[in-house]
Amino acid sequence: MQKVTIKDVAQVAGVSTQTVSRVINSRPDVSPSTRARVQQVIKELEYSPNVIARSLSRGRTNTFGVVGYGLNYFGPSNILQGIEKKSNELGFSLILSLLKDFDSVLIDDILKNLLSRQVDGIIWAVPGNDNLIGELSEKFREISIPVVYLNKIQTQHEAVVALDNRLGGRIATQHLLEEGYQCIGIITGPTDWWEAQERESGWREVITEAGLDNSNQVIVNGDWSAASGEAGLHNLLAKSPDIDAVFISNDQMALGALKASRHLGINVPYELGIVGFDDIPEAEYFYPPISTIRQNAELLGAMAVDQMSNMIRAGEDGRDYDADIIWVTPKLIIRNSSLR
Amino acid sequence: MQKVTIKDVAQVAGVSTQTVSRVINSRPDVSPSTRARVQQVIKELEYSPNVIARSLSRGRTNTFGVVGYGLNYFGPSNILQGIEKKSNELGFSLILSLLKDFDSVLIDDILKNLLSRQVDGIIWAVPGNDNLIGELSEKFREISIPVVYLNKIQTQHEAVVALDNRLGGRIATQHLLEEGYQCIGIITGPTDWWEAQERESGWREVITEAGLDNSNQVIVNGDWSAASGEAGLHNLLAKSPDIDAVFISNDQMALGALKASRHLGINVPYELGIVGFDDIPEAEYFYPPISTIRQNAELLGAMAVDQMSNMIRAGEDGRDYDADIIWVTPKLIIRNSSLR
DNA sequence: ATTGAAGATGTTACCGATAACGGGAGCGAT
DNA sequence: ATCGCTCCCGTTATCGGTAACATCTTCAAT
Repeated sequence: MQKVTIKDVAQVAGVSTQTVSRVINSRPDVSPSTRARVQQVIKELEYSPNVIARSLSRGRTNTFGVVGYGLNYFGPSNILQGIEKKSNELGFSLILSLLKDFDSVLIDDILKNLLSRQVDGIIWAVPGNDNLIGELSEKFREISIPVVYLNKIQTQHEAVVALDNRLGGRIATQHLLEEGYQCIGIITGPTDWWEAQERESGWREVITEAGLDNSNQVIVNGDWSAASGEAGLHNLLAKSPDIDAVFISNDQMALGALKASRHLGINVPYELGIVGFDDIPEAEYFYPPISTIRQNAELLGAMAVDQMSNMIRAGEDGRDYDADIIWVTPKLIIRNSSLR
Repeated sequence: MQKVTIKDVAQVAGVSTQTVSRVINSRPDVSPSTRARVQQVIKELEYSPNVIARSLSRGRTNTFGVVGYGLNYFGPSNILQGIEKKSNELGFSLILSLLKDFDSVLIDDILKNLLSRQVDGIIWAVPGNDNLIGELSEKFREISIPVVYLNKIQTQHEAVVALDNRLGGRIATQHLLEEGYQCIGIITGPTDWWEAQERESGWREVITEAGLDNSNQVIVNGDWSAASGEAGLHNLLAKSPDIDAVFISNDQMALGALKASRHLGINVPYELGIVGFDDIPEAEYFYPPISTIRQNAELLGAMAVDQMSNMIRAGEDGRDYDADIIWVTPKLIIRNSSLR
């Protein structure tokens, strides 16, 4: 246990606890000599304030609750890293909870726990999912602390930080078009994921603008896994043999599709152009290296924390903060899989 | 803020706060009728205890501090998932801190923060690194709460949960031997990483037992990255052209090596056998799919929590817990890259 | 000399819970 | 009837800080 308390310091320094408290919090109204003496004692006793006690009396914990999902994926784990780094810089600690599925009972438990731990704000770093979206806003309605969401559709006037997935889908598809591919299909993510929907929308917009086929004939749904990408490409080509390019909603599925194309004896990029999404570190080493849409996941996390911090400050000052959605722009990375 | 406190409940129910406290903590000495009434009020007011206040008075926070590193890698992020899941089951929350490098000042800050937040224990989920190992035990010596380490060499009598990396290296190499490869090199991880050292030791043991060449001629050091694996294989073959198999210390580097072998026109597995380490989800989809050593990272995390929980319980009962190292066994996954 | 403001410090109450202790009611045993 | 035990519940102190207010100097301004 942590033995030395503010009382010990006060006693040794011959002052009141309040004065010690003032020194700790570097408030102005302490004489230089007293301050120095107290600081000396603090150092000698190796005193460090009990944050729990401070939280109780201040009514602020300097803690964010972070709810995450799918840390084994590249995006989410990097977002978390971004969140942690920025929070740390701003002096906040993180209480981490992970969702294993989209079970609503569990979510209630998590939120209740975070609230009873008096976190100053909640960062909802769970990918947008249709099964969640409805009840989510309901659950959060009564929560009186700031909440920032990551990569979620903005239904109310919430604070959201999101990658512009639609734009990502657009530039991926645009690129394939510019490279001269004529019939561009898509392997999507799970249809109930917002990110998958948006990426598909981007693709659809460009395809439609170009007057190409955007029917279900050229669309296949995956589940983010490489296996589904492999199966997906087989299905896609079975449905539409004249497809000469695919926009694939993430790099893992693209990897699966590469395997399928090898199996089918289809040359990438000459017979089939491929663009993935995420730019996982391995993407550069696939065979062939794949073009993809890079998302700066760390930045996403950092911006979420920034926004949270603004909301908290606003709340303290009694101002109100007009939360809104902030878009992060993805970037096209061109490698061999789309260059013929 | 959370408005309703134990006092509100007490007042509405017409009892003392102590009685409410008894109900909350389901202690026996409350009459059934009173208990029911209090519970009713709790439900009506949607009361939920302030965990911060409880922590202060109980002297226990039901919180673990977790120090992690490299979440963008497969192993660490899965370990964290295992830790979170198990902790959650046991009713503990997690305060997460991430190391960005092995800077010792930062580590001090992190530990100080965790301690001042009165965590009940610290899980050190940072890969073992020679630069750390010395001062680490020094830093932790004075810490009076339980600490469990993951994947670290056991220098004192600490509680450690570790993958048997040496065994992993052994079975990988053994497998290559059994497949008839004659000259087996290695691409190691960074030499100051414990895991890299252990994997190399396993390889060395088997190679030596078989009477094969274990000199520096067949050893190249990588840094875990695919790029270093690619460069590594080039170097290795330049040094020892007659190498016909490589044990590569992780799958990313193996991926890089696959690229190099394609570049050199070397057929894997016929001319060159490859076994990686980790079994990242993509490994199955590499070209060719690689044999690798699977580590159950989630289990590692869960076992760390288990051990932590045991230590805490022991501490409460005044017993002392003889901490020791617990080994988790890796498993060989055979795919095409090592089958000729 | 008086007033007032600023500076430096201490006192008291309180944050929301729990531990420790106290005490009344009910009841069987002596 | 008294003792002693169990059951049930309340009172008080405390956890380690901080906010709010009070007090006492000191010193410049009137």
